[in-house]
Amino acid sequence: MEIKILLVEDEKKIAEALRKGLSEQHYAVDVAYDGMIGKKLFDSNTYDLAILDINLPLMNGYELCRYIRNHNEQMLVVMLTALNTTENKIEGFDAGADDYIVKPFDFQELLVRIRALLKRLHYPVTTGNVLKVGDLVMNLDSKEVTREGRAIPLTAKEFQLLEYFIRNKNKVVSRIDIALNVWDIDFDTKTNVIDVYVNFLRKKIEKDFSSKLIYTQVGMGYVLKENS
Amino acid sequence: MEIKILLVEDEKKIAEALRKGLSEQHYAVDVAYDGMIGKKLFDSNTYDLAILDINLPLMNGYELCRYIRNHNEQMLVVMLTALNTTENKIEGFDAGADDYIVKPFDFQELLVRIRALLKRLHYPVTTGNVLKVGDLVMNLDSKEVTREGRAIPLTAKEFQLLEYFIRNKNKVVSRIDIALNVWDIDFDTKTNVIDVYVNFLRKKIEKDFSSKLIYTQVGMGYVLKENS
DNA sequence: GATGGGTTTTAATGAATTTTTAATATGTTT
DNA sequence: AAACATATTAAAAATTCATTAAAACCCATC
Repeated sequence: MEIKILLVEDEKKIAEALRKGLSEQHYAVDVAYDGMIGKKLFDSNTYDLAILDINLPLMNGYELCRYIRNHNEQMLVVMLTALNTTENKIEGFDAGADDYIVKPFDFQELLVRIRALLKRLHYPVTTGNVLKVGDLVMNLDSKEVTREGRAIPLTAKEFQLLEYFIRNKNKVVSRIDIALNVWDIDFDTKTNVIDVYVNFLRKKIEKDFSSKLIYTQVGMGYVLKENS
Repeated sequence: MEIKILLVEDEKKIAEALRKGLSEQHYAVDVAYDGMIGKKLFDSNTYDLAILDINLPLMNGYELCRYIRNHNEQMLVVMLTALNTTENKIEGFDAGADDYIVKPFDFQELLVRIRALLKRLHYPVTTGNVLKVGDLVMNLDSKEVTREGRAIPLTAKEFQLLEYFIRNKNKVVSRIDIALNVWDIDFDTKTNVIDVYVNFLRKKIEKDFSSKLIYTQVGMGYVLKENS
């Protein structure tokens, strides 16, 4: 996947040096020499990241940054400027910038900062504690479960049971284990809740998917595992 | 819960100043004075972000950063150091850091850089003393709440409850969590104040607006989030 | 110290959802 | 095939939730 960068810088020498350096890193770079052209390019293309000088003709970097941010929350913005006061930096971040680099800077530093930002952009935004088994993802904070990226709504008990299975993946858990840990009851042979709930879970997390997850070990219990 | 920060800094004066400043911004801060304690705290807690000095006793900041990154790719890491060469910065980013700030630095700059990073993880954005979730804006100083720019008057308890929801955006909070953190009571099953107040809030912040904010997870609690 | 307006809490209702039971069907082991 | 274990289904029971109204509380003002 090609990463597209919009570079807006009016000092042609710097612009050209950056364009060359970034191209060598296999980024696809479009260059604008003033803010209005930068805005036009932004309007008519899809970029992953923008590098903006602040002192630009026609439309300054702060304004352009704000414009970009208002139209695209995802896109990364790096401010690149000689203005080195805390006020300037705060104004830059307030305008929605993701990083602020002061000239003169080392090109290598720009590169690693860009990489650090892109890394975050490509990580899916799963805040918090997640448990994973293959393509099954359980978010313990939002209580959301997905498989192959598709959301699977679970009730409280279903969620608890699946969590117990995941935490004991590849281990056969008996009905007594499950009763004790998920239902907080001494196993009472008269009930078959556990069987029923395993059935509920299977319908939700296996039925419309290609592979099995919960296997029955007759006489022993159940085990959740990835393959065969 | 709130946003949790792990601060590892051996110069006690700096550490204390940072801890104080960050706490005032409603971040929950744990402080370690050497790398090994930092590692132990990381192992036994869940943090959203780490601020690491590089020259640390027992285990330096690069090593700790690498350790954190190997065990948690989500967590944000900010390096904070007097080492101001490009080589140092590159080493920091290579170790998995998300930002690298050179001492002496302005505390305000650290704050805006932290905010810029948290924004990417879809945490509620705090600009100064303002919390934002989508078009909902809560000013902690003036105690004013607006949605789509329209003012929404809230009572003290309603405000506290909404603040708790916003600080726990995308996280399902149980009634026990809410009781403990907003009402300061051990949850007493006989009361349904929380349900009533959720109802109050919904009437004020959702009724006349296009999208829902507070969702019920039956048997688990409530969650405030932007979409579906 | 009483009064009154707003805030907070309790209590009660019905509706919605989840959990459990129970009965029947299917499968497994000896 | 018999005996036992598990799967499936539907309906009953239990729980949880939304909503409303009224009671209790708080606090500023008279």
